[in-house]
Amino acid sequence: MASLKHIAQAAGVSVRTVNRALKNDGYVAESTRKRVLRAARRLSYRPNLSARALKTGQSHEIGAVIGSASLDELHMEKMAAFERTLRAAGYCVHVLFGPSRVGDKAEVGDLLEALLGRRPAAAALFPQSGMPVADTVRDLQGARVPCVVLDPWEDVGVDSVRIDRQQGVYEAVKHMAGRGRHRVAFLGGDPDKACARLPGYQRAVRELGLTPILVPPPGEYTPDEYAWGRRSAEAFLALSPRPDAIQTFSDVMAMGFLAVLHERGIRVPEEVAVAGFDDRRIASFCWPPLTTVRQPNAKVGEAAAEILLAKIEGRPTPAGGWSRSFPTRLVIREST
Amino acid sequence: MASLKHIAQAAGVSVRTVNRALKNDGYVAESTRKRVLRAARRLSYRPNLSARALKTGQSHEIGAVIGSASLDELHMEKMAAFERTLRAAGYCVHVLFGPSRVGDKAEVGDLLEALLGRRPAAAALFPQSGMPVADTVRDLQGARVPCVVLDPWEDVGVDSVRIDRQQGVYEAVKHMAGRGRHRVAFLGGDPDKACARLPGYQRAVRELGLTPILVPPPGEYTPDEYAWGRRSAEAFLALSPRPDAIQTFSDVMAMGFLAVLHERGIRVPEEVAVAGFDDRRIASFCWPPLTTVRQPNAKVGEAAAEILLAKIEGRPTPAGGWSRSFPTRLVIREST
DNA sequence: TTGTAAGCGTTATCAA
DNA sequence: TTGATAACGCTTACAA
Repeated sequence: MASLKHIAQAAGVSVRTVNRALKNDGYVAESTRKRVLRAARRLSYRPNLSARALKTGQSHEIGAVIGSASLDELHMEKMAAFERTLRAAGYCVHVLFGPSRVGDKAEVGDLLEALLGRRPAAAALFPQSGMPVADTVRDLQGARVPCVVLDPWEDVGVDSVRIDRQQGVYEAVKHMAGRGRHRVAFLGGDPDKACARLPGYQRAVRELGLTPILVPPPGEYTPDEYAWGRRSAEAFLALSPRPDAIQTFSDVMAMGFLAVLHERGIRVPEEVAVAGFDDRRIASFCWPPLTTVRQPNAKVGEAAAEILLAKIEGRPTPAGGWSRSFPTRLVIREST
Repeated sequence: MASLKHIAQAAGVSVRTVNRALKNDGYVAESTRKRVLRAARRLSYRPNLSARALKTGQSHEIGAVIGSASLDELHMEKMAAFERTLRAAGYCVHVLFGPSRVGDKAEVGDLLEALLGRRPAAAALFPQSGMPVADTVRDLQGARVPCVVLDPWEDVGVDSVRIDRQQGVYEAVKHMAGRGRHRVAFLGGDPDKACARLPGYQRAVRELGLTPILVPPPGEYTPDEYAWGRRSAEAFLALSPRPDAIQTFSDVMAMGFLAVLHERGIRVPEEVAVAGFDDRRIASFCWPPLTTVRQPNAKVGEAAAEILLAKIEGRPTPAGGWSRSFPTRLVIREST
């Protein structure tokens, strides 16, 4: 492993000069610079980032904690954009997968210890249900690690990048009404996350002069979205008169809903139009291909990265804080 | 940020003694040890890993390169198991997402540079179609970075963890035959990856005394598996007599296949049984829920991590090399 | 335009 | 049982 010292010897100059030549700062004679660069290339020099981090106190490492229930394409697209943006800025992203069992306090502690032990320049949280986001954020801030949360559903009192789901639901409902549906139901899900979607439905229904039809299946909400979608379908089919369209909380829930309709021989979209939310891959692969609302994943990932870079560089906080929100996009397929 | 020096001052001992107490090596008086540990806790000491890496030459960082086309639950389950195993062993995983455009040479170069710049203790490759795995492996080995490839479909001449797909296909075909299907077809995909599945089909068909029916849709293979599944369905339906079952190359391909069957009103599994491969989430969410072959994702991730740990520690290479292969598991649902 | 040298926090050798 | 000290590779204040 070639170090500055080796290059200095090879080029017959001092370490300081090598440093200047490589960093291209200060005065270096053009001839010296050439010589140094040649030596560096010949010895295939690569700076030792541990040494640099030690000296400068900047690890150029960024921790990313991701819930184990979030190993899907939505989060990964965010993560990929996040990582690429930071890599381009000279940072490296250290990923930590959250505890396999939700709410495992000990494992969360270990994870945090592993993260903080690396003295990350910043950290990002990709939350999941049951992840103690607020606690984690507090610990990070206690260690003076700037952080950001991607798409949280509760207010965690920290900078975050959000997705405007209400608008997406609003557009989807309007779209179905525009195709002649007059009884558009809404299938809700996790009550903790309801505020992100329900108001969009309500606004659309109000503007359209329709009657709101909420489909809460009997019983408490359970986190298995597919099963919930199935149970909701039973409740939906029991309604009289039967609605002719439904906006679901998520694509997965729509899958459970669709399954029951298929089993009963109810045609989609002829008898019931179904719209999902998320635009997961299943949405294009299921039958019929699902009209749904696409999340701006890459933008969210990039924005999170940029917020962290700004905080690391100590740029002044903008008036409204760093948080941003991005719009969704309606993707029309064959289920409506 | 407390350092050894701070603790030494607080405890009234030398840096070396603090080091001994914390590492619990060599002779330290019990009373001194207690005092040091107390001081460390009080100052909330955390070792500076950059300094340690600089001194020991061991970064305890592991690079993981993942293709951008692989941002799905299959790869992420592998990645999560990989990361957890390594974290437990004191390593941290640095993830790099491959170029968004396949075959972007410049971007691959940058990526490799970013990776090698961190002097990783080892590296893992999660390949995708079009990723220059062999080249990358060569570069890594040139930099003396031990590496492993997860589930490659070509022989990359380096240690890898593989999945025994043939056995999975074999079992699925036998399962369909066991349910009274006598004309079981096989829907192939990417010819580069065919060898991992086709022989399993051929073996099952031979043992069962059935006639092999290969369904190659007309034209060259194109990487859009869903579209390929659709085109294959057209070819399948043109066969006379029509087969009563099909084993597909992948779940996604099965989705395309199913879509066409649904459009034609052909009942699954009554008229045609369909089996997939991968056990993606779509397999349980589609209609009807898909019989498929589950990959041992977590095991593959763990095994890859353990191979790297063994190589890092310089353990002697076993007789047959480090590579391992894991069996799949047939998951029976309603499509067969 | 170039060089000397201190110091980041850790590890580990050697001496006390 | 403990301590003084050098060294890892880099950055940078200061000197030449």
